[in-house]
Amino acid sequence: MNLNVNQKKAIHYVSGPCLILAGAGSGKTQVIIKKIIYLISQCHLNPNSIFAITFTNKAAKEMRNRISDKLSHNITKMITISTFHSLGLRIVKSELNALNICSNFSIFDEQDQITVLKDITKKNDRTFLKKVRIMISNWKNKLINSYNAKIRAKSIIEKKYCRYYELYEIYLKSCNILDFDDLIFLPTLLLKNNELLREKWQNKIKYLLVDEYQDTNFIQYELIKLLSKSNKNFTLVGDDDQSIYSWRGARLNNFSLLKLDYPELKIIKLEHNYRSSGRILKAANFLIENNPHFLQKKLFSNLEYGPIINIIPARNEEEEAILVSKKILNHKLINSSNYRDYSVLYRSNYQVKVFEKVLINFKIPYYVVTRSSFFSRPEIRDLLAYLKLMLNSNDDIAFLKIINRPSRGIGEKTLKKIKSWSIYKKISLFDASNSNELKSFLSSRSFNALQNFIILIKELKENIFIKPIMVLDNLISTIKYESWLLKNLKNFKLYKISLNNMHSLLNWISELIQSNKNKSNTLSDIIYQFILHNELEEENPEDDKLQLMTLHASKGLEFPYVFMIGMEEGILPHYSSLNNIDEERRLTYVGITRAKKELFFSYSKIRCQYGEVIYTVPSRFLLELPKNDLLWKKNNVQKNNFLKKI
DNA sequence: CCGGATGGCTTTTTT
DNA sequence: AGCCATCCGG
Repeated sequence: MNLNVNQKKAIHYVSGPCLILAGAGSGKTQVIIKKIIYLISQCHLNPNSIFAITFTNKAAKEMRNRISDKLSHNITKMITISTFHSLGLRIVKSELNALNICSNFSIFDEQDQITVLKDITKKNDRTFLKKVRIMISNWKNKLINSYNAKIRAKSIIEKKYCRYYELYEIYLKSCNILDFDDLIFLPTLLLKNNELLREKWQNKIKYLLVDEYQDTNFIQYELIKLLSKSNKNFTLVGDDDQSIYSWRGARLNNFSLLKLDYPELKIIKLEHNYRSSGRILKAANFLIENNPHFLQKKLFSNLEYGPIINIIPARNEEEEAILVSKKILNHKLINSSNYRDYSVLYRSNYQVKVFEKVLINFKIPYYVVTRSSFFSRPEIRDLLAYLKLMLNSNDDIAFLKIINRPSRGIGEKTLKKIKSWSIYKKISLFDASNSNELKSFLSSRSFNALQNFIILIKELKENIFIKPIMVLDNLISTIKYESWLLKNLKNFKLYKISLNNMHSLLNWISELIQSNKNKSNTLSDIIYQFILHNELEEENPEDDKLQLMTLHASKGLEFPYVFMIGMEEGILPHYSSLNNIDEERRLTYVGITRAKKELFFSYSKIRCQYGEVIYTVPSRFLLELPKNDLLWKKNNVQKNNFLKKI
C-alpha cells in the first residue's frame, strides 16, 4: 500500500514531540511500524534505544511480527516492544536496590488482592471488596501512596479506606509482593524522585512510541514524560474518538495536557479511512459528531458507498440470535463468503450465551473471544500458586490457596494455629509451618501432614531452576492432582478440559524456555511472563469461524460484515454508564468502524434481566444515525415456534 | 471435612 | 436465571 501525504509526514517527523491523531482504519499500525523502521534505517538509531509501548500483549506481539517481516530477526529482537506493565516490570527488575525489593518478589493479580483485602477489612461482601480494590488502584494510578491519601482524606469514611490502603501496603511489603498497579506505580515514583536513575533511563531511550494514547491514564502519562524528558523525542498515536477505558482511569484530557506540556507539539491527523465503505463511515461520522471534541477530525473514504444498513428487530433475545444467525447463513450463501468474514459484537459478555446456544443449533462454527483468561481457570491458578510459593515462601496467599488443595487433612483449626504462630513470631505461614516449635500445638497427624507439604515444596524448589517442566509433572503426580480433579469435578468433560489446560500450561512453559534459550529462565521469569501474558488461547486464523466478542475486545480489529446486537437503551448505552454517554457513544463508534463492507444492527423488544422480563426501547444511538442510510426491518416472523419460552 | 441446600446478589468493559 | 457465600448435616 502506498503512503498518503500525512502518513509520510507522520513517519518522517522525528525532531520533537509528535502526536498522530489516527482515525479508525487510517493505517495507524502501519505508520508506527514504518516509523520504527525509518528510525533505524534512515536515522541510524540503535534498535536498542527504541521503545514502543502498546496497550495489550497481543498488539505488542503483532507489531513485533510485522516488523520482523521487514527487518532481520536479530534487529527486531533488540527493539523494546511491550506493554506499560511489562516495561514497568523490566524497570523494577533492574532497579531492585533503589526500590528496596528482594528479587524473588511475586505479583498479585486482582483475585489475590481481594483475598488480602478480605483479611484486612474483615468483611466478606464482594462488592465492597471490589470497591476497596478499585479505590486503592485509583490512588496508585494517581501516584498517591497511603500516606498522601490520608492527608487528603476529608471524611471519616475516607480515612477508613485510607487505613485499608495503608494496611494493604504494609501487607504487600511484608510478603515481598507487588500488585499489577505497582508495576507502573513504583517505577514512575522512582524515576520522579531519583534524578540519576531518571537520566539513566532517559539515555537508554532515544525514541519512545506509544500506541493507543487515548487509553493512557494519569500515571502512564507521567511515566511517558519521565522517560522522554531530556530529548522529548516521542510519537504518541491515538484517537480521542476511540477512548473506551475511562473506567480504568484513561483520561481524554491527556490530549489537552500534552499541548500544554509540549507547546512545540506537532499534531498530524490521519483522516483517510481505508477500511469502511462510504455509508458506514458516514454513519460513524454522524454519530460521533454528537460528542464534544478537543481536536477536530473528519474521516473520509474513497471506497464505494455500500449497501444500506439493516436494523433487525426481534421479540426476545433468542429470536434475535436466530434472526441474526439466519441472516448470516443467508448472506454467506449469496455472497459466497466465509464465516470468518462475520463478527457479532455486543456490550456485555453475558449477551453471548443465547447466541452460543442458537449457533450450535444452526451448526454455525464460531469462536468467542473471551475475557475469562486461561490464567483464571482454577487448575491453572492452583499450579501457579505452587510455583509462586516455591519462588517466594512469604507469599501467604499462595500458601493458603494450596495448603489443602488437594485436601491433605489440614483444616480450619490447624490453619488457625499456624496463623497465630506466624503472627506471634512475625514470620510467614510457610516458615511458621516449618518450625518445630509448632509441634506441641498440633495433633501428630496434622503436624505430619504439614511437614510433608513443606518437604514437598522444598524438594520441588531444588530442581525448578533446572527442569521446570519435570518439576511440574512431578508435582502433579506427587499430589495426585489429576485424580483429585476427577473426584471434584465429577463431570468428565470438565475434567478433560482441566487436563487439557494443564497440558497447555506445560506446553506454554516449554515454549517460553525454548524461545528464551539465551536469556535466563528463572522461576520468576516464568511466573511473571505468565501473569502478564495471561492470554493463551490463540485462535487459528485458518479456521473458518464466526467471531463473537465484546465491543471493547473488537478495538483494533476489522471484519467485512459486522453485526452489532442488543442495540437497546440499558444495554448500549448500559444502565451503569448513563452518566458517561459520550463514552458509550464512542463504544458504538468503535463497533461501527470495525465494518468494512456491511453493517447490521439488531435489538430485542423484550429482555430477561435478573430473571425478570423487561420491555426495551431501541438505543438512542440508532436514532443519531443518518435516517436515509438505515432500513428498519419489520418483524414479520409470525406464529413461529421460537417464542415457546415466553 | 465435604457436599448439598439455601438465600442474596448480580451484569460493563480488562492490562 | 445463574453464581457465590454461608450454613448445616453427615
